[in-house]
Amino acid sequence: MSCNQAMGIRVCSLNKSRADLTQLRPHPPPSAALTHVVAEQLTGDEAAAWLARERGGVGGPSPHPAMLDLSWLTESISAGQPVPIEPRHRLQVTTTVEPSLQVAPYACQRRTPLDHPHSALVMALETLAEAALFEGEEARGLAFTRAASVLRCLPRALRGTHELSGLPGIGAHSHRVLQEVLEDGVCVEVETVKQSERYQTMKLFTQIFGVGVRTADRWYREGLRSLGDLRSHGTRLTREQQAGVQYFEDLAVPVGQAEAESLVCLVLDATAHLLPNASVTLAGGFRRGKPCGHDVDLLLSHPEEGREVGLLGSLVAWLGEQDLLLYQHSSYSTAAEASSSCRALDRFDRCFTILRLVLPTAGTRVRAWRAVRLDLVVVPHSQLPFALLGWTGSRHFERELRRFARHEREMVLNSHGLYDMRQGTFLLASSEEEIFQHLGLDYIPPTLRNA
DNA sequence: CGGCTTACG
DNA sequence: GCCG
DNA sequence: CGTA
Repeated sequence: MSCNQAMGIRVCSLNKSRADLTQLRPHPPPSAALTHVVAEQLTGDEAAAWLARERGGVGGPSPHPAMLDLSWLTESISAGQPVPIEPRHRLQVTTTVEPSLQVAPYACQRRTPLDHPHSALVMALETLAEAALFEGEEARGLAFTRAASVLRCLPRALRGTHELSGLPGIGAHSHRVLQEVLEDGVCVEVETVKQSERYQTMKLFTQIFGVGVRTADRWYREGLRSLGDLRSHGTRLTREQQAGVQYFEDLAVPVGQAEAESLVCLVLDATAHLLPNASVTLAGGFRRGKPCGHDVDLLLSHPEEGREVGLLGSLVAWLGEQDLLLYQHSSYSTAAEASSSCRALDRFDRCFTILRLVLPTAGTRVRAWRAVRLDLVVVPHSQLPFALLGWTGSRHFERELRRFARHEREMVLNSHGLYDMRQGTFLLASSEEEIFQHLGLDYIPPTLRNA
């Protein structure tokens, strides 16, 4: 493999000197600006298969590079500059799959918008994913999640089950489910799951803030079935779960964009006094363009590295003094305690809270406020792009990014940085775009990360 | 047949 | 459950 | 164990 860059073009040449195609890995990764692929000892189909793996298929975000044989390169070298591409230079590629149905294997290689034409199919597969997780079968759950995510990125509606062949992540089981939904409108297995007491109860319990699959399962085995059971049977609850049960109805109401904005303003207002020039960035689903969400994620930082330390403690203390803090993890929750010993929170860089959101004053209401979930994350300026990438999601997009980094690039990605295991160094970035470049991925904007 | 994101509270 |  |  060799890559060279000249006059706005970028050429990548492939040969089979190593055993197999999967070993053909550029070092460093190819940039998104790859314009020409020259195959040396490969057939056109082999080169196309490599490109599909590397770049995310023909359905990837950027224009396809030209697929050429060695004659173009030798002629260009003789000429001292790239020669115009003629038909005789092009590789013979027997393309059988229509471009709009070609899908890259990793979700982070794909553009996944919020809206798509397969909501019924996606819902069916995601129900099975959820049900698998409820039974402790995380890997099966992941497989159904991957299958659903593939359908989310298809730009047009499937015309039949024959078009499923070739899509990654969709095997025999998912195929059967999709076939039933396409032909009958429903899938028996999915409907059975949805009807079951087990699924309904696990869904209810795991929706409670502070309750995961393991706790929900334990309660189910103890015979508990409803919120009333939890409230009346004297079930032992953590502080977190007490808050989750107490505010369950409020937290079940989706947070709207206007409410998210008002929380940004609230936090911005507070930080302006606590730490001038601090930044507040809306992340999570709202940054991906979702009209509503179950919580609001905010990143806090400051342009001068180090000035952000202690901000989480003072902000939480301020929220407490304003009597806006209904729950926070740290046990010091009274205003006096928080303001005096906010040192306890200084060691933390994340805080999952429940806030009293004051509602617009429209006439006489029973209450003038509503409980909402707010996640606060304090980030050193140098890590901000990594935190932004990590906290924008979706959850599945994050998993796929990190899996891609490790297995395709020998790098480790988290919300603090990107480690190159080959070089033994941390790669710097001043924007999300630069992180995608480090990973050799086409940039996917936040609104297309709804995998 | 092994692997399935990677942290923090 | 699906992939490599 | 929980959270993202």
